[in-house]
Amino acid sequence: MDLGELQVFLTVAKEGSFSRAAERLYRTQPAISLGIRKLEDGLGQPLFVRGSRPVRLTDAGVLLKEYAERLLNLRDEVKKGLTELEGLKRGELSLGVNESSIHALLPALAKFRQLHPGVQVRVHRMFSRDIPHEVLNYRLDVGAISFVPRDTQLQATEIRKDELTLVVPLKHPLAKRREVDVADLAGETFVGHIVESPFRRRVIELFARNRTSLNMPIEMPTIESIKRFVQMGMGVAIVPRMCVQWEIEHGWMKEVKVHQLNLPRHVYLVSRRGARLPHAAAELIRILRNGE
Amino acid sequence: MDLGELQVFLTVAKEGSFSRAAERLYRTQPAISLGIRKLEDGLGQPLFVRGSRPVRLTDAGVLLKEYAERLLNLRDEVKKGLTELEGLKRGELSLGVNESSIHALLPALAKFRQLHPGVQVRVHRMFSRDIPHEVLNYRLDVGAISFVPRDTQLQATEIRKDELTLVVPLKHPLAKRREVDVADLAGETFVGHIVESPFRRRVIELFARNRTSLNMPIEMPTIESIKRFVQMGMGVAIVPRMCVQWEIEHGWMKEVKVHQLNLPRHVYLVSRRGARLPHAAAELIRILRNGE
DNA sequence: GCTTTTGATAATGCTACCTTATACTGCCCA
DNA sequence: TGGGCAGTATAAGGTAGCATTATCAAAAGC
Repeated sequence: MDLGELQVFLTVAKEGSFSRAAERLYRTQPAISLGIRKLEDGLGQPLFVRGSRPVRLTDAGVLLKEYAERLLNLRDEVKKGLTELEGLKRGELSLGVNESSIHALLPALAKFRQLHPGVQVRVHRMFSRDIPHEVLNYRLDVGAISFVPRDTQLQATEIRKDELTLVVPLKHPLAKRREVDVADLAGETFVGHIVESPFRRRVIELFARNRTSLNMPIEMPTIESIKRFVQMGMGVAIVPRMCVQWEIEHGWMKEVKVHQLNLPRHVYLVSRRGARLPHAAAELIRILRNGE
Repeated sequence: MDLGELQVFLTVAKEGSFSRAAERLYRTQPAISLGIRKLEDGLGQPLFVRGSRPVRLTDAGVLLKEYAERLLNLRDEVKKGLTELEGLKRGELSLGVNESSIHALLPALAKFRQLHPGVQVRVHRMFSRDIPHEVLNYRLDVGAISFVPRDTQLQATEIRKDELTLVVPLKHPLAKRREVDVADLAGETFVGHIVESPFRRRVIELFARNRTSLNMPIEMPTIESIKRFVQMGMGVAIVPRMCVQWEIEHGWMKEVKVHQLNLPRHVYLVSRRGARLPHAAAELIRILRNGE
């Protein structure tokens, strides 16, 4: 019993005739006869009462007819579902992001939602160091991190250039300055990020190189809390610019250029190299690359 | 996409390997590769990510897997259903009976219910004259009537011998007699059956032959109502014995033998000649024939 | 009763699928 | 980093099954 035979069976049942079923299926009448015979042999029971017009279903035939319809409908549903998947009318997309890189993704995600509202999008906040692993293990489709992963099975695409920058409260003395020198920051209270990272290390190096003491009496777990602290006038901070773009544009805090501060910090999208990505993931990457 | 291919697909998905799927399906590995390839070509999308161990499903593969399971389960359900039908664990049986012949069927129906409780039995009360037609048109599986139908496409089996008999109320003067003559019935009030039938005609002839007047001032639509009238002492009646067997045995009315009354009236089961009957109908006929 | 319609059967050819044999690819390990 | 291994892809060939044409048999319609 396969779906082809069931299709023949159903057509005969609906047409009430072997010959007419043959016409509708663009085959010859003996092909239909043999097909039905094969089905009947396979099921061990006759399905049609021959010799009456129109041919009539046996009780086994009646039962099979219901199931045949369900089976063929289910087959059509699969095909429809797969076509939808291809056209991104449905599907799933799971992303892993660290705290800062989500900002680089937001415009693309907005665009994606607009283009493909049927796709279920899940953005997981996680630590940068775990993201490559999760991508490799297929728990994430793509990840956004600020370093190029070592693993050769992963590929990384730069999706945003960014850099670290200094932000100060609005009423801070430095807020009036366009540009300052590292040495000018000697007495400042810095709100730091407690997470160990190459950028943290490079900031410390920068101060050391300039023989300026770095006063960082408080370390916070999230950039969100660092920003809040700065806004509250509790100190200044060096953070990725894209994390504070919104606040700066709205005049909620002030960015001050530091002469020696040149720490680019790009965002990369990582995905499995070579592997065929889910349609939705491929589409997101396309949107990010095209910048539309 | 047919069920065989889906079976291969599901096995690969579950085993996570083409080679192992081949073993489980008792085929060679290339057969599996080609089968999957054919599926993928048919659907227009890859289903597996090769080159990773275990092989991994694409998003299309994930979608197909769910449907494949449903489809194969549905196929198994059909087979189970057909087997049950064959074993009469399920099925349907529709009977047409006239008012009197239901009595001939009751024991067999009781037996049938006992043997095959899963079968849905429907007994339709209808006029004898319509039953052959309904059987021919497949609206009934079998019918019970008291004449052999003319149509050669129908076959009839005698399932019960019966005859017409006289019943009288318990307190009726005739109730004490074992046997009476037609002439003894001259003054009696007869409760008749209003339905035109050969038996009604033959009763009238019997009285005419014996030059006895038949006094039938009331004609009822059902035998049930005739019996009730007789029990109420409103008159006597000539009815099929099997319709009053129960009442006679329980002493609710009295049967009196009439010397000249010899009107056999057998019950026949009619069904479509040659046509394969539904399993349940064939089984009922078997029970009736064997008398078990 | 004859024609027409319809399904079954037989013979034949082709296609599709399975097998064996072999090549390729990624992964592990020295 | 290159060789071995496990696993999949590819190629070639054989066979079974399915479709076709041709014909028969039976039932329905005139």
